[in-house]
Amino acid sequence: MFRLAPSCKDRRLCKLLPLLQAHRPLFSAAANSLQISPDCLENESREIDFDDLFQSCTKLHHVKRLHALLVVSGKIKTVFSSTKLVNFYANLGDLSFSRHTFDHISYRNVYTWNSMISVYVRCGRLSEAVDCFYQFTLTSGLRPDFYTFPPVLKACRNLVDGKKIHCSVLKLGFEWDVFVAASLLHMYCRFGLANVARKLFDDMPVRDSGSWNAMISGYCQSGNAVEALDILDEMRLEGVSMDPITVASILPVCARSDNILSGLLIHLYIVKHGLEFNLFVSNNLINMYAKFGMMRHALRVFDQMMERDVVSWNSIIAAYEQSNDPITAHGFFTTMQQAGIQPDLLTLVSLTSIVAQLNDCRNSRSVHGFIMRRGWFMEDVIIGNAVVDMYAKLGIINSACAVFEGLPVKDVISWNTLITGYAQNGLASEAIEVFQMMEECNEINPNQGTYVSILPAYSHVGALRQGIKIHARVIKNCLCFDVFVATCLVDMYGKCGRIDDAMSLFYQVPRSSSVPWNAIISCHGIHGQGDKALNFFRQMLDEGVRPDHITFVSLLTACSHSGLVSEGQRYFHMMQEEFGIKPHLKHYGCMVDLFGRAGHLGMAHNFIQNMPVRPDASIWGALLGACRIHGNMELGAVASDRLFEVDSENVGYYVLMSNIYANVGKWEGVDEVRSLARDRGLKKTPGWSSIEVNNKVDIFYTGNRTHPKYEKIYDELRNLTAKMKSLGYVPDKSFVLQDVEEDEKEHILTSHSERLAIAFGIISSPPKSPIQIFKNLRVCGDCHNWTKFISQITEREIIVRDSNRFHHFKDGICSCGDYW
DNA sequence: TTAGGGTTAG
Repeated sequence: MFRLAPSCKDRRLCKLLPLLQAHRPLFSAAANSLQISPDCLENESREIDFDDLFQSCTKLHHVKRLHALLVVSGKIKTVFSSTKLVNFYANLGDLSFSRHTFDHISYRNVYTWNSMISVYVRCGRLSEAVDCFYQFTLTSGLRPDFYTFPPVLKACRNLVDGKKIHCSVLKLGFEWDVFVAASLLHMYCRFGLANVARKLFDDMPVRDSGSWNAMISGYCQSGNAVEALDILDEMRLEGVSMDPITVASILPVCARSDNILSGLLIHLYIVKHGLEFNLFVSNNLINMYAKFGMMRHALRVFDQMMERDVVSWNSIIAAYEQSNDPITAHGFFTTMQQAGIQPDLLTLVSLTSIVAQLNDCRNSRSVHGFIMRRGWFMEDVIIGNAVVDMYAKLGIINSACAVFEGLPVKDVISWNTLITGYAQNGLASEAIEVFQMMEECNEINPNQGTYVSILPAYSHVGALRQGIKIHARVIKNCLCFDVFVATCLVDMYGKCGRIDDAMSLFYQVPRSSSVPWNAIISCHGIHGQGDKALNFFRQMLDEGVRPDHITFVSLLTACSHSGLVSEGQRYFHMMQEEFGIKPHLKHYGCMVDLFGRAGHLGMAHNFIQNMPVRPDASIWGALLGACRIHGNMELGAVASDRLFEVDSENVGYYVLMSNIYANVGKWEGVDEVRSLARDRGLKKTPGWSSIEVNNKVDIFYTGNRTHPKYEKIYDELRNLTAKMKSLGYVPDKSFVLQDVEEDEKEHILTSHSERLAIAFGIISSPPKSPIQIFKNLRVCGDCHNWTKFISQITEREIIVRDSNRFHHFKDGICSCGDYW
């Protein structure tokens, strides 16, 4: 039931009373709910203004009631009133009732058809609009007029339709109507035929500002920023001044092409000509300043607006969300609601990202529910993708996958988002599986984003051959010079041990941003080539590239892996003092690792205690790792106590601490930690190593005896061990962390998974060819030493990548100088 | 009575 508070509405509705009286039996319920008092009945005049009546209805069910009354009273017979209803229903959001009304109009004229077409366009149902146009021309026997073409040209989604409709325009002689011509220009620009549009434009006998605007926005929408700015200059040279629509078309071009100067000049023009009070203009200014990162300017425009719509709010929310200020963004969202503005689909797209940035798992469910209740998943794939991304970023990967599976339409971005989600949650094999599914479904063409999402997954598992295949596809698709794809390739070659390939690719890509530099620095860092990493950093500064926070993570990691303690400290200060970068937890973690690895455990602990932010698990984990390397049981216990509180589910920390105890023979400590892990339902991650031979990846678990060639592998191992003992190899049994007899200890060392993989590589590949293996955990000290001997005996280069770094063995030496 | 050219996004 609804109330009609304003008296003018009462008066208008009272005009309906004769009808209500006539059909009281049928419409008494309606009359009651209209709350019309009996007094009104007496004073009713007979004139009824349908237009005013419908205008007074702000709710769909008001219109439906009036419609029913009019039908029954026989007043709705004219085409005019019926067509009006087609528009009213659409404006009130009931497209299906609009179509239903249209279908029941027995006699339709051009106005009826035009209305139905433009209704479809207004509701974004573009293919239906074009279909309706064809139905109109083929079945109605009527001729379209010049009102018909602008909406249908706007609705064309391919050039074939566009050209057909252009033929109709020519046949009927409407090509120089300024409205029709503007639509044609825009259509041709959108489909990349700017030359056709330009020819039409030059031939036009009369042009208005709309014609220029159509060319400018057409260029913008096809991504031709330079042409758009050129034609703007031409327009101004001809003395045509910019109107609000010109400005609203050109500001996004400045934003996208990062043309700050033009943007500022246009803002001056806007102020000078009093255009800043136009809603579209202000909204565009907010968006442009946000893209330039000029948040104070964006905020000033927003604050000075006389009226704001949902786009204004979305723009300011997205501006803060994208400048990584989710708290302010969320504040604007709250204020928007207080101002009574209903959020739309795009507000929720920003909100998903805000929730992810705030790491707010609880609210992620509410946001998801809100979107579901409005049925927005059916409306646009973008919102589904945003929700998948939100869950993936929160680490709730199962929910991300469930939402992905339920999406009514999946585009390439949906797939990319899920692949990235798995890869960033450390689930590289799942990411690869999703990529394979995408390839098998044969409906989606991978794009730049796909390569950027799958390459890190290949890097993670060391799948060099798969990575090379992607490289070939990247070349075929001309994406070699895309800085993000190229950087992923540099990273992939680096992480798969092909540092030379990484280098040669690095020199081919554009290097004006920090992104490729970060990759090449990190690549040398994990290979223990700290000096080279530092050289790249200096070269980067010489070339005028500004480092960012990731550069310093790569640089500090490089220092820590190469024992460059004082250099690391210097860069940590340089980052803050010269580049004004506030250290993140990641940087603090690198510093703890830097001190810890070098054996300065006290300094590392002291550093943690003086940190201005609360240390998380990664910080204590770095300290515990260092305690394991240097056998410091006391400090290890301090670190592990903290870890078992803050990240009690991570089994790796229990294993590290029990290893520290085992290493000094403190077996009761080992038992204590193990039972703690067992009580919490945690299981030790089994160690495994993989090797790619003849395009096939073989995986070996420690002590594995199920491989078809296991007998030959163990024969080879015995053979090799005998040879290396004669060269001076003595097994270091302190790396056996079980409390077993001495004889058993040597056997345990021999069956470590990396040795099985290396032995398999030796018997399966030509003599002296290089071997590369990947291990999921860290390589132990005895295996490290053992592999040095193997590289000498077999004259092979052996590359071992473990969960921490690379070990390059050649001629009995490791390139890391045994510092790891 | 119906029409062009304009903004936000994963």
